Amino acid sequence: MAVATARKPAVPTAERILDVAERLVQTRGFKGFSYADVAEHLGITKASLHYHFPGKAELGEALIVRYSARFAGALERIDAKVPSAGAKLDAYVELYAKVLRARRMCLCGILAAEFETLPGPMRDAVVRFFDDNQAWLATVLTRGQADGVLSFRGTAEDAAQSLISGLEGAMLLARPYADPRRFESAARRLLAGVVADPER
Amino acid sequence: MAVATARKPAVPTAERILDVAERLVQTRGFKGFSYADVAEHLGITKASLHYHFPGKAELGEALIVRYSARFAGALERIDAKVPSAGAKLDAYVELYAKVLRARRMCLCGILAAEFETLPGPMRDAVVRFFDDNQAWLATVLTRGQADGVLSFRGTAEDAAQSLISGLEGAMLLARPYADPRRFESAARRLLAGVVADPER
DNA sequence: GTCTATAGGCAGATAGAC
DNA sequence: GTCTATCTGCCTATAGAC
Repeated sequence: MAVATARKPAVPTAERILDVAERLVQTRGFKGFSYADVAEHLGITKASLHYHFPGKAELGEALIVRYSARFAGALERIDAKVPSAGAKLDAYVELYAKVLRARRMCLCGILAAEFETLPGPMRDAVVRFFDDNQAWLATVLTRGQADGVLSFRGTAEDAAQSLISGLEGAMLLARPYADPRRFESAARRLLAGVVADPER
Repeated sequence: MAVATARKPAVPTAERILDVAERLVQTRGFKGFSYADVAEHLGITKASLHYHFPGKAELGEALIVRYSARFAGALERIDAKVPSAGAKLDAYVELYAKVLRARRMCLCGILAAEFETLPGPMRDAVVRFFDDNQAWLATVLTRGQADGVLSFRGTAEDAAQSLISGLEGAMLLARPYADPRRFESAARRLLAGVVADPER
């Protein structure tokens, strides 16, 4: 129970570290930020960071785990609130668009580009993120197809993969052009590719 | 005219440096390789590299310029040899597939992920690469549409952007899974999205 | 939990001999 | 053109006081 005089720091240090590191990775990549960067932004020392996360590899893994959990939560909320398959896909795309509007790349998308240089545990966590997304999308696509509101060729898993890679690619290229419309335009086209044609 | 006894080194040192650096960037990213890496692979010293390319920024720019020129040459050859718009698109996708089969990412795709940390001249060169690709694709799409073999909604420029980002995203995600089929499957779906439906 | 201080390594880069 | 030698800076990481 919350007491009136209770005052824990609004956000624990470990979380604040993750917040700053997450932003830096999403904008500059995993090799593009340092403990010194994070420390400076938080007004603490590098040594303190090592207390919360022993090494950069552990910090990186924690970033992906938290990001994936937050994403999974968002997908659950979509499932709970949005009934139709088409609207679920719209909401899914909006998750990406929101990241891009913050001028960030998808965390796991940018880490996919650096995949070769990542520590093993980080690699595994990145792949899990995409597997989870694919599974969720495949379910939505399958139900949408059964309901007749969605239409696509091949397996739902296949179509889900294409959607994810299409969205990640659209984010990747939107940033150099600093133009979110580049993403939105590509996203609309991707969605149009799985929506059942009403003229048929 | 070539003389029988003439023997320049088969490949000039600067080219060999670019060859090694290109492979390293395409697999590990621009921040993922060092002058020491390149020097070791070539059996020369770091200092020698600085003779050919004063700094990493100049080396990086030279990489993109050469890569773009080679790509432009490939597009010219496609234009010269391949008549139909559909086959041109197939040949275009094959350019990407070939890179991926060498277990590399598109040079400018991986640099797009690192865009924020790149020197200005490298950024400009990356954007030019994508602009050139978009222009070529838009021309192919426009002619294909006029000929009735291709069909897509919106502008050709828009569709070209979507194709490029779709292909880049498919490469990006194929590598963590070490599975070229992931790329091929997504590429087929992208092409199917612009091919005129014969049933219409 | 946070600090100061520092270790140890590797990065990009330069000077100057050959 | 290539070398040796060296510089400077930043990186990750640790020891140990408070």
